[in-house]
Amino acid sequence: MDKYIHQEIEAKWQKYWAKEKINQAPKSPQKKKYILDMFPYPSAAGLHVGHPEGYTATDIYSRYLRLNGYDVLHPMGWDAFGLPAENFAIKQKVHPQITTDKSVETFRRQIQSLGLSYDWSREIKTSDPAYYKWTQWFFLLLYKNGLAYKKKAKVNWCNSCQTVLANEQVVAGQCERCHNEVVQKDLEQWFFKVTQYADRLLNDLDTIDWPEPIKLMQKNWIGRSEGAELEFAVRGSLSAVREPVKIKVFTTRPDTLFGVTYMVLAPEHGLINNLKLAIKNWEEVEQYIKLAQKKNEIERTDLAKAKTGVELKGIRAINPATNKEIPIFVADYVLTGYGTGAIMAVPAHDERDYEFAKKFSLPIIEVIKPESLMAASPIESGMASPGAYGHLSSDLAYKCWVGTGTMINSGEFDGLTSEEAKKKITQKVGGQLKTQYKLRDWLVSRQRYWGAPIPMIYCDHCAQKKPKVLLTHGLNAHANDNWFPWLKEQLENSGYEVLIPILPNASVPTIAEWVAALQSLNFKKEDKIFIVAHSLSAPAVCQYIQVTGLPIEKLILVAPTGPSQSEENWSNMRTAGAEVNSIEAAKHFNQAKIDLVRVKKLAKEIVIYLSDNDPYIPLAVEKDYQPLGARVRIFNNRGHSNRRVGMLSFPEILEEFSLGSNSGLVPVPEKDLPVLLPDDVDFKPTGESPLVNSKKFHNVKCPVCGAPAKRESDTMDTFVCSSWYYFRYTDPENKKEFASQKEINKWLPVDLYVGGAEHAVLHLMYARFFTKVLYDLGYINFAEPFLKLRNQGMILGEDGQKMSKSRGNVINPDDVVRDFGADSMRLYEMFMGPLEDTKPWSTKGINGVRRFLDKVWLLQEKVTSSKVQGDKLVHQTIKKVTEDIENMRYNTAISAMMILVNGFQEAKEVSQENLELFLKILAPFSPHLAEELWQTLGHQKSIFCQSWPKYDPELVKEEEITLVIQINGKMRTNIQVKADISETEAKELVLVDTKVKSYLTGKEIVKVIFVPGRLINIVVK
RNA sequence: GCCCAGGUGGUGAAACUGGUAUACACGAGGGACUUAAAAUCCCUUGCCCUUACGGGCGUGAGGGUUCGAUUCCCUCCCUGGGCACCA
Repeated sequence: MDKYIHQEIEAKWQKYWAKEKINQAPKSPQKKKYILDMFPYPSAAGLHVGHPEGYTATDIYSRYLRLNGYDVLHPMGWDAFGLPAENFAIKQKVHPQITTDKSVETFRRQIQSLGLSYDWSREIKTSDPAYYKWTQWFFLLLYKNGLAYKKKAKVNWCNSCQTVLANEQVVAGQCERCHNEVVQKDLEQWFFKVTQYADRLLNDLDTIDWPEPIKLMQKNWIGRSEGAELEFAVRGSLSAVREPVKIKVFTTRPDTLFGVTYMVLAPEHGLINNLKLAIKNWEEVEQYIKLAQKKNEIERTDLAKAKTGVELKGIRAINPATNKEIPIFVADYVLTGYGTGAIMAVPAHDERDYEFAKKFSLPIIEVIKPESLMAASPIESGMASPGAYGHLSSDLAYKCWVGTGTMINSGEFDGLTSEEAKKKITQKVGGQLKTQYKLRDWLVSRQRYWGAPIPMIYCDHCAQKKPKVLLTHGLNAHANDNWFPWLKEQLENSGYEVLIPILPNASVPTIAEWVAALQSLNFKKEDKIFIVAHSLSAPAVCQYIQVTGLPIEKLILVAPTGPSQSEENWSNMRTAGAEVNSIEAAKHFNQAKIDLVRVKKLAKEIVIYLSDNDPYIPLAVEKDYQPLGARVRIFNNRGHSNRRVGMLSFPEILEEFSLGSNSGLVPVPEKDLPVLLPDDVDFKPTGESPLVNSKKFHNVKCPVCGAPAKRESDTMDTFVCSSWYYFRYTDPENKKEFASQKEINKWLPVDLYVGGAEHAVLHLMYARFFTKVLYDLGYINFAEPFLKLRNQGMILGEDGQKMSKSRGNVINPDDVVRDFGADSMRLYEMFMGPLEDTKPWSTKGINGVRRFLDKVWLLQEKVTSSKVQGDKLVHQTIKKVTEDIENMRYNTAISAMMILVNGFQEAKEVSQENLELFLKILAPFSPHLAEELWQTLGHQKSIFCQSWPKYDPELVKEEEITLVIQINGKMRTNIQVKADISETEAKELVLVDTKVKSYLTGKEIVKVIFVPGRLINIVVK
């Protein structure tokens, strides 16, 4: 027999598996499973021993599933964009693509040397243009659906490095590289609207099988809190201000309103500047604000520092519950980014307010007393004594207390529970119940080279052209009174110029008059024109377009009149109060001759909105407008309304307009994707993205008007690339879509996802966000990407410290594979302990599992064709290993196999049958050795073409058990008995046992407790 | 400060649903083989008392519930992780 030379065996089978393509996912899966690892960032340092831990865990599971007849998709790829490669490029003047590709080669070689069963035909790399084309496509998808927007934002800026820093790169207010002070700078940045999904990202956590701590972290990150929005009137010499001034606050404790003794505005609060003339100590206030803004985030949020602030003298707020005047402060402990940037301060029941009130000697009024008197004891809870309730500003013994209880000092609400009072007090002061989230929108701009370019273009020429929107009303001009003003406001906020003409003789119009009136608006050919034509104005607008030949950007006909209107429709109008001559006029509109084919040519896009319950316009009018080839959308309650029940908003119509349209932002047309990273780039940091330096990249022609324009020079956060990669694996070569619906439906969602807990919020939240967006837009039919998630723990160095070059405790997987073999490495990492635990590496430990594999190797000498004893243990082990794999408790599965092998070793012979059963359960863990021995036993076909063994339930049962005998709960002795022994039989046996007798002499038996199959406990006195 | 996870031999760890605490492995000690070493194999190995038989104590600390607690409850200590003036 040859020696166990792992190098030869492992190379041999890796080659064989690759050649036979046994790991490729089938084209048409019947029973599918998608088993996924978090793809690695291929760093120059090469694979870390932590990587194989998760990879082996999923590999064992994948191989186990395949042996059980599942079709498994188990892919691997590279999260290749990122900062380290770029920083290296700056230092060494080597292009990041070169270093990245080199790292990928190393990673791939190292991963392949571990015998992991990946389907390499589906390998992907995020820095590949064929991949990032679709990352850019996703950006455009979000942009077109109003989920990507640009706005000014504060970023961390290092003046010495001339660049933006990620939050992680700011250490104690300093740049981690040069240790210069980091300042906040306002820059135009792109954001994704994650906040729009806050509630669903929170609620859907209940539907997925993830570790509870991870779910909790996401919950805290989203930070939902229920409360109310309340308004406080401001009083003072407000002659300079026209309208009554109010301060809006968000509070989770409206029940404490009677305890509000002052208010605080954040230094950035807009009201402060507006009230400049009314504030008597303006200089002092201004100085404070300037000081606060000079502080960086770290200083501002340093909890150790004392509270600071300045009162706004000359103005006071009115507590809406008590109608008493209270002072207003500006203080930097109130944040501008959360809630309304202003708070009502309740020093009696909020620790921060309490601290502030103490410092500024403000009154403290207690309004809630704890439910139970026990808790109110001052010693127990630090509470004031019950007798001290009331105005406590002078009571130094009072300690702030946060919690719910019974209302006091709150007028008519006294005696209610604080929970009841929340709603009632909010109602009384006219507040609104509201939900707030801590979650912020995702800032995706990076002023960096090595990332996917953001596919947007800035065109000055387009920016100067404000698109015009013409809103035309129908009969009697109702729309002008109800939903048009709302639409006008919305569109103007988005940069449109909006016109709402009043058309002549609105109650008895003629189409000729209306067309003439529209012509008098003097639109020009070069105008970018949008038209929303409601009801009766639809034919007039069509005729107007036909006659003038104006090109139209978008034509939206809302509930247009048409010849299909029936007598019933007209009589409905009459019932609603329309005059007979008005109806006659309307009928004439339907007889007008319009060349709809010409209108179709002139308008780039045409949409018809109908409602299925419109009393005047039947759905059938759609066919009256058929030549327009319009897109039709059907609603409920969106067609007509009468004077009494006005339709005041029409949110759906906003989807027809893109936001921020006057900024000159032009998305790169899809056909022009990918926007490639340029090669002619100097990486020297200048404060702008290196892409600005590339003339050929930066300067482009506007795809809309052809004028000279500039490309967006920022790239995307790498988390954008990793938010959708699990889709790409299903269809990695697709040139037309990010992945076809057919392939996505074959495999997704992911059944098991394994990776480090460091991605608990960012990656996992963003991936969920992308999936939900795709779901809403109809691309996919599931809303959660990863059904089951498990985290692998960290592997520390042998010294129990985090592995790092500087500590010199790094274990290189290449060395381990060379010295002990991939099978040993895999087995050891699984044997170390539970997958999710943090545990130190031990070279002695890997020696142990190698010894085990050596023993397994030697078993071939003991094989005999005759039946031998030991079947029982084999079947018990199959049961144990099967259950443990299902639960990913690989450490105990391996220990069970060790026990079995120890048993084999003690026996003189091992039957071929039993050895084969064992090899099958060993195979997922140590595939090379199992495969080699399987061949040695005379098999032609791979062990992975076999099926997972079933244990014999009869053989697993024990006939005899050890019955533990306890006296007063202490284990004293035990006896061997048949497994199904009854209580009476057991008692008889136990009470005659000499040892038991010795414990019973002179004692009285109080009772006997019998646990079938386990123990008997005699309680004596 | 708040929220999680965890604390079991010299070490990594095991223990089903409240039922023999320390499986499996490492390390250590002793022995066999060997001229010798390595490798391999066998025995011992939680701590304390005892030559032994046997007994006592033991799952971070203290208390509680229970016939019985590593497991459930309360208080506290320590380690790791997350959040951090979020009203």
